[in-house]
Amino acid sequence: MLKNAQRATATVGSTTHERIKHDIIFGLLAPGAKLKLSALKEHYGASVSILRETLNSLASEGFVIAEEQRGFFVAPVSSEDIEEIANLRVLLEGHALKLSIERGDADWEGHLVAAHHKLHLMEVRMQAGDVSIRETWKRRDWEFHQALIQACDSKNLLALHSIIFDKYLRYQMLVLTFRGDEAAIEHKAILDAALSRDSATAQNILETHILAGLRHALMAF
Amino acid sequence: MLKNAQRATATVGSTTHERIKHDIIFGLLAPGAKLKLSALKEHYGASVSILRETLNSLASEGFVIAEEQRGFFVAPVSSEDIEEIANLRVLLEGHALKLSIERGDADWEGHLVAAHHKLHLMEVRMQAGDVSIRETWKRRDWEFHQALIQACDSKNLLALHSIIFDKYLRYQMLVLTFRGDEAAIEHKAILDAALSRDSATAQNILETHILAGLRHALMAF
DNA sequence: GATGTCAATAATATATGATATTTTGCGTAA
DNA sequence: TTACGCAAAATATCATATATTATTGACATC
Repeated sequence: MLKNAQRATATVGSTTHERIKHDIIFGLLAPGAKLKLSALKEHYGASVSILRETLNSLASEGFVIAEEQRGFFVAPVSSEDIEEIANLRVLLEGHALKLSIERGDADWEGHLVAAHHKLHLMEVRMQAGDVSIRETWKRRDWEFHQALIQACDSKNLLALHSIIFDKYLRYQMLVLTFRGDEAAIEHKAILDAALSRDSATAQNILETHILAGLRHALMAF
Repeated sequence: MLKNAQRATATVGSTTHERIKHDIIFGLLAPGAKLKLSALKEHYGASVSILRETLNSLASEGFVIAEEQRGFFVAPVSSEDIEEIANLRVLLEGHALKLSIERGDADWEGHLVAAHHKLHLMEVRMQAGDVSIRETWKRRDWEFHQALIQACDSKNLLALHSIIFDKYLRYQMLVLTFRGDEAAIEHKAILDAALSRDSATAQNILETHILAGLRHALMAF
């Protein structure tokens, strides 16, 4: 029988970390907002110790600003910041994509087409106007882009990319934008280029894809 | 009169964070070592709360590994890891260097030549066999590379680079390597290329510089 | 000898209360 | 309005207490 197959990483600390990070990315905690320990304590049901651990972690990742003696704040947003984030995403994801295309095996291709398929299901529903699945859609988007670069063979690169991607995602959620078919078409084009091992084309479309999202977000700023 | 002009960021938390990070980078805390809270408490004279905050932060930066329910460990080292780090440094620092060269003004040039001069003083002493200033030398090296990319105009890029650079530095300190004149010559060449706004050349030499350091470190592994 | 069980021990995870500082808000005086 | 000063609020830090979890070593079984 199963022992503790996949232990559900259920410490209060990690749970709280994920929840607060999620709430920042999805805008439930407004940019610049003061993160008062007492308020968080009540809302998340964790002790001050845990909250301070969490907030310090998130500060290292850049989702929270820790000002000495003054406490914690949700990281502010700005058009300069999103431009930096978008450009960093182009750099990191583009580089990782190239490596991944060069190194990916059959398993990688399999996961990739699967991820794209699941993403596409959501895109169709979004295009049909069903916004109730927005969060799922974004997760599928995240998973697709993740699948693209999974074979880059650099844990460090994947780790940096993950942080940058989440920051980019936050801006997308803040402006509540949906680029309709465009993004879907770009996703498909990237997939095709990746499968035909055309890393230059894949990189180009990816850059277009990211920068188009940037322009879209900037319009709403 | 001066109020608290530059408040010396003297919270126990930030101090401890810096000290532990330093001790990891400079090898005083061995790779893979268990970081027992009680031992750290005694050594650094901070409470468990502070230490856990610190270790969680450092885990986010990747200098510490936090295993749920099992505690904290100094991040292990491996030849794969240093290769990843070196390649990431090429990517990030190269990109930042290009931007910086395109955007830097007279102030940037000024700080750059100053940083190089101070670095060179240390290089001369190292070449003369005075290893007592190794840590200062490395700090000057850090400051020079920092000065090179300072005008890249992207806080996010500088933040990521800083983490990667420190990880690279850790490997250099672990293998206690000194490449003699070579590195000094490369530094000078990068400086010259930067000042003459030749970003392509500067990037090339930088890549050579970093990868040579990588090879040197790998030999000692 | 290898393996498995189980209690004792050690260490971590979490919460809470206490204290020292610092920041912030606000009312008052210049 | 600006400046000053004090009270309230919040943070930073520590010590301690409890619950969980992990590790270890003795002991039994195969």
